[in-house]
Amino acid sequence: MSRILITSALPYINGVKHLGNLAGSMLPADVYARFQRARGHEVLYICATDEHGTPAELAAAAAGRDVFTYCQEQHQIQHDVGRAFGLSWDWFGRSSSPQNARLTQHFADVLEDRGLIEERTDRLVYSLEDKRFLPDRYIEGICPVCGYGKARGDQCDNCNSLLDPIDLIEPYSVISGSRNLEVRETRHLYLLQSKLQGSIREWLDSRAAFPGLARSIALKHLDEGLIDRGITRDLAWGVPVTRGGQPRTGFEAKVFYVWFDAPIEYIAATEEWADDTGGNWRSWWRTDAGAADVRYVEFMGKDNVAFHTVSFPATILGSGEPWKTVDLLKAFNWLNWYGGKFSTSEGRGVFMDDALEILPPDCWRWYLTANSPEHSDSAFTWDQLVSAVNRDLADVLGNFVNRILKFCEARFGGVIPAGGEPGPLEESLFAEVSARIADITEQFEAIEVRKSAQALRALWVLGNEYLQEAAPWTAIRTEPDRAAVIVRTAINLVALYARVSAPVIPFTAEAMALAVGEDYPPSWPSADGGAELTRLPAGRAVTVPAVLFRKIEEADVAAWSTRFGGE
RNA sequence: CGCGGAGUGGAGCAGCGGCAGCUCGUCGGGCUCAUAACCCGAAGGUCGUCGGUUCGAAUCCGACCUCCGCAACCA
Repeated sequence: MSRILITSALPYINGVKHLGNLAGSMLPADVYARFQRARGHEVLYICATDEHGTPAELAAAAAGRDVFTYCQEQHQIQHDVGRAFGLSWDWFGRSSSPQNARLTQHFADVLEDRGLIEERTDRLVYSLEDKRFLPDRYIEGICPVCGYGKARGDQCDNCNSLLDPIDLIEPYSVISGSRNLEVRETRHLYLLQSKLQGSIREWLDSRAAFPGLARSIALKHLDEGLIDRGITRDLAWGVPVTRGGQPRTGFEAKVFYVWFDAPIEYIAATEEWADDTGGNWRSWWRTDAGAADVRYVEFMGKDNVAFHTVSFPATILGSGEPWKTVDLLKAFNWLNWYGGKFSTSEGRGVFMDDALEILPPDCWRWYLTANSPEHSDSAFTWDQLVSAVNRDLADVLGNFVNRILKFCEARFGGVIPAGGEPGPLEESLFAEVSARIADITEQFEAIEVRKSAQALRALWVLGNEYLQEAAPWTAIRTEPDRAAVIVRTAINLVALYARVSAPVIPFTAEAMALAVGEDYPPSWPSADGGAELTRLPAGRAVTVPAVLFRKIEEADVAAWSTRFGGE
């Protein structure tokens, strides 16, 4: 048994997340966590809301709330919808926690002690009407390069030039539309990442097992050369800037930049978990306190990779302290919505709360696993969703469970029958099942998301093939013992399906396990098909569960297309 | 030459040096226990284009074309 620490990228506090966020970090992390728990490993799956920054302040104002109350409410909403999706976080924390403030300030102190932080003067755009400095993306104007009228402060969407907001022509505030802007000087702390270039590359070289996407993004930034990065902002909502436990002179109205404190929240959330449960957070994060043998796996969308392969390692390695760093980083591409992107601001796409209104969580979990944007951007379509639910879940898996349990109920009084011995057909099934279990295990272990789903489906199909060939409905008339063997074997298959499917479709797996009198959550099976399919004792009562998966009908798709768009 | 990802039967994908494979869809057959489900079989691809390396290339190299994303101050 080993210890596995799992984190998924922190969802921003601002509103319920869409299916892309779920597919690209929280769901695959959950599947992996459930799999490794079943394998008998000690797993700690940590997530949290990322709560600081300008968007949270503005959203709170728009909602007529103070930012603290707003974040509290939004955190609860995200927590509840995540749980409804079956996300098995051991802790779902908040980056606004006191633990995170303390730890963030600690890292800043240590980094400064080691000469890796210095004060610099920035010239930033201040909006007199909004009474705040404007982040680059909150300033728009005419592009000085191509003349496009709605260039953002950091980049022009028309000509792709990287811009400095000071250079925009006729700039205005995106927040208020005000043109009453001026450039002000303001002091900020900079993390001297340029000094850490060597140690970060050395660290990354020791992580050769990172999948391709994560590695190529990290190497891109290293090859271009790391640049020093401002880690404070002129904002009220965030971790206060301190030095040695006291407010830092000249920084009383400033906070740390969200991207500095957010990754630290992985650690702080573990401390929140420990404070709540009596656990030992240091044993997960400090290599001098037992974390040396922890395997740490991170899940995130591709936009997050640079922060986790460069910025956060700069914080950790720069501290010189014995913190645990990530062993494996699994990155995902985007799930697109009918040609475009899911858009929170434009309300385009399906959001987690909407999703649960129209289908049970397992349907989404299966669809998003089988169609994971794992190796390239992938498109959400209603057609694929229907196919995943109706074909894979309802016809192949659900119908198999239903047909064999109903047969057992009708012909054997709902009791696993005794009698007979496995014959050649069973031996052949055992061998096939052994191979399939081995494959499924291998794919989950390797975090090959799509292949995990394919491997699962291949095992599900075996059940129908077996029944077709064994034909218990014929055997029951002439060879009752033969029918008993077939029914017993097939019901063992149901139990096996519950165990290996649980990481992806936990709710249905539980229904299947209970139907055949098994415990839940299950342990992971051995790769011995013969042993796994002769486990259940004869004489045990089984029940026919309610239909596991209701099929999606054309009228449903029509209604959803109207409601959400697409098609 | 900004950077990265991708171009494989109608759709979605796997394969990444040795007879082109999977799921859906289509067509034909079978079964009748089951959620009008299930099982078997068939048709369908000169693997973006051009050139090169090799006994042999979807797979390696070069050039080009097309699509998607933006990945350090947006979370």
